[in-house]
Amino acid sequence: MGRERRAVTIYQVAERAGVSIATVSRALRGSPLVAGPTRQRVLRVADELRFRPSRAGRSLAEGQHAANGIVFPDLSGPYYAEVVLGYEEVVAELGRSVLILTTHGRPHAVEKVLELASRVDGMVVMGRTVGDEVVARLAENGLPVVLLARPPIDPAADGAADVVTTVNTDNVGSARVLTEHLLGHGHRRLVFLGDPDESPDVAGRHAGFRAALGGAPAATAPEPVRCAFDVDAGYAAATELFTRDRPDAVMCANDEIALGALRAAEELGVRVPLTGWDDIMAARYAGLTTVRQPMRELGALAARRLDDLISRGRAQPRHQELPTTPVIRTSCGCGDQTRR
Amino acid sequence: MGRERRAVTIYQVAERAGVSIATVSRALRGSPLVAGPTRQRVLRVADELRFRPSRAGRSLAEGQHAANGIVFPDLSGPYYAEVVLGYEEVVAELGRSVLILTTHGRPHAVEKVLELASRVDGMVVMGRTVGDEVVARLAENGLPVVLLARPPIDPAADGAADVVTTVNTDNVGSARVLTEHLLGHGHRRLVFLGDPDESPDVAGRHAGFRAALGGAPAATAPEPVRCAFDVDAGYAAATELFTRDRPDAVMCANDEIALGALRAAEELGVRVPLTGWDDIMAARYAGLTTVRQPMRELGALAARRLDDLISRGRAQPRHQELPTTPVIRTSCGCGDQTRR
DNA sequence: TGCAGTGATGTAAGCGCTTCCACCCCCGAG
DNA sequence: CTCGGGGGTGGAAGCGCTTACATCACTGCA
Repeated sequence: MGRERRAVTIYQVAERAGVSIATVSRALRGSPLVAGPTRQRVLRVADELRFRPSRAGRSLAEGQHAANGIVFPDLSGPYYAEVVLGYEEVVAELGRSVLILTTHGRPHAVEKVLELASRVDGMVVMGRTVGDEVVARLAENGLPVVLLARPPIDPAADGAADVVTTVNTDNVGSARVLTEHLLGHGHRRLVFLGDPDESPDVAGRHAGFRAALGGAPAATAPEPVRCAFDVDAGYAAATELFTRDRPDAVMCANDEIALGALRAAEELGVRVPLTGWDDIMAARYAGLTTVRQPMRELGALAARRLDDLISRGRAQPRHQELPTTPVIRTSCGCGDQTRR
Repeated sequence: MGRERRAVTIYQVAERAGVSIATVSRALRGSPLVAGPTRQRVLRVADELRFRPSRAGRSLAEGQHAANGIVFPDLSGPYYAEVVLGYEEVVAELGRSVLILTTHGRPHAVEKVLELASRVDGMVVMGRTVGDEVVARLAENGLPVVLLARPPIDPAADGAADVVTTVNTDNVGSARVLTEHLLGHGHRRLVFLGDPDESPDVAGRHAGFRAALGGAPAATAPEPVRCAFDVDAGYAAATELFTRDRPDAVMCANDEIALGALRAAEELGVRVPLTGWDDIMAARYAGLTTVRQPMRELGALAARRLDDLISRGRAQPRHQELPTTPVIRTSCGCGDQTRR
């Protein structure tokens, strides 16, 4: 049987249709310089032969890939998944393919990002993945880059100015609002649970937290208690914290940490008001007060800005910040009436 | 300043190093046919020039992409995200890139899948995305395909036999176990909430459900109540169901549906034992009895089988089924002692 | 001293496509 | 009746790489 079936090329279509490959190419891409009957014939033959143009050939000839990349640290937890989803949707709509790269904190990330760069016309780079020097290098080579959930890179960097753009959510402002909410409950000794050095997002949240505390007279905030992003890390850090100290309230860097802290408090039999961030699905069931971010929109927006960069050479708003909305449930100390 | 920076090619490296492009190519890919000093020089120059080989050129010359694709219906909810994560990890480890394609139930999915096919050396196609005829067409062209969470295609299909493989979890068996658990509680009138026609996974779960009921004398199962996969759909369907009828217990096609049904029961003030599927994070907080699937492993396994297909021409086990584990919490009617 | 063998390098032929440019034919205007 | 012009088509030159094959300079052995 027909094993060893070689892919059909434009040459075979041309031959069978009795025209040159130039004409086939033109007919296929809808050029107006092809006579009606010729076009018909070529199209019919291409269909009969199930011809599909080679992507590599096309990319090489055109000098572009019709593909975009996205680099993120992880996909567990809904945050990144939603962002990627929003991104993919828009990019696909624009007729381009999507390449993904997860760094997992892998050490070889830089090499992989560079490799990715050679396959795409532009890419989105999220926080907690690779350093600014890598981004700068991409920009130097003229590759359009959108930074997502991370601050702009040094604009002094060579030609980076018009080739890298940022999209973020308002971490600082929301953290301030949330902190003020906590202060409004009368809490004064607040601790921040999460590592501001781990990600730009967390850094922003911590900054807003401190800013709000700065405006409150008697409020105090010890050093942040650093911990990783998962439930277990939150549980461990909170257990340690609560046995050593008893803050009035705890602001957690994200929902997973908060969920872990909630469990720690429950097991220790103490009641500590706390808040999360992201509004993951489990947050509702745990009654977690948190902050909802427009994750999907974030991804979609990044895709749009990247498209600006790729096809128009520059992006509309160079830096964009999306608003977030606090979701008040019960974990912050609000009565059960707000639950659900 | 240096705008209009053309990408540096192998020719420039060759020229600057005083050798031919063949030698540069060899040096770069570590061929043993290059003298030590020459190699050093080429490598140094390539580094100075920040040379990165053009992927399109390489792909065209080598006749392969060093990239794999994956097609899935969605990314919201942890299920697909975890699968993709496991997949990406393994594929990246194998030194290949990952292209993703979400169908969203888009009508143009077929065209997009074909387009994807022209960019990869093989791909994973999940359930609920495109029909078997599309898979068959890919197989006909000799493209390695791994079917994930969907049954094998008709093996009679031309040359598909050695080029498509499947990876699944044991839906039927687990559904039977779970159903027997429900029967063990004394429940007799059971209804299945979810649409067996919507996805092969659900079909399997429903089949196991019916099989278990078939072995129980007095048990009855009305027609399944069909509904989509999200919380709201589950809520709506369950509300309708519970006001019209009062089954002894409900088996939901996945956790989201179960979560919606749980809310419906709560709001109606009725107590209906029910179960979910997937063990998403929120399930723990809702006390949902469910089934845990090794999602990440599923993705990883698919990646391995695909690699078998691509580099060895055939996959180890042609069809593979991963075990799942029931997670008994309280929603099924078990006492609170198992809660956590 | 000569020659086969070997290692290092260069030459050039693709890979499959797009597109510039040349070409040809046919039409209408002078 | 001739000739300029334009639409339709083919020829061919790349795009940047890999690799089979040719080439060349040595080495070591007869």
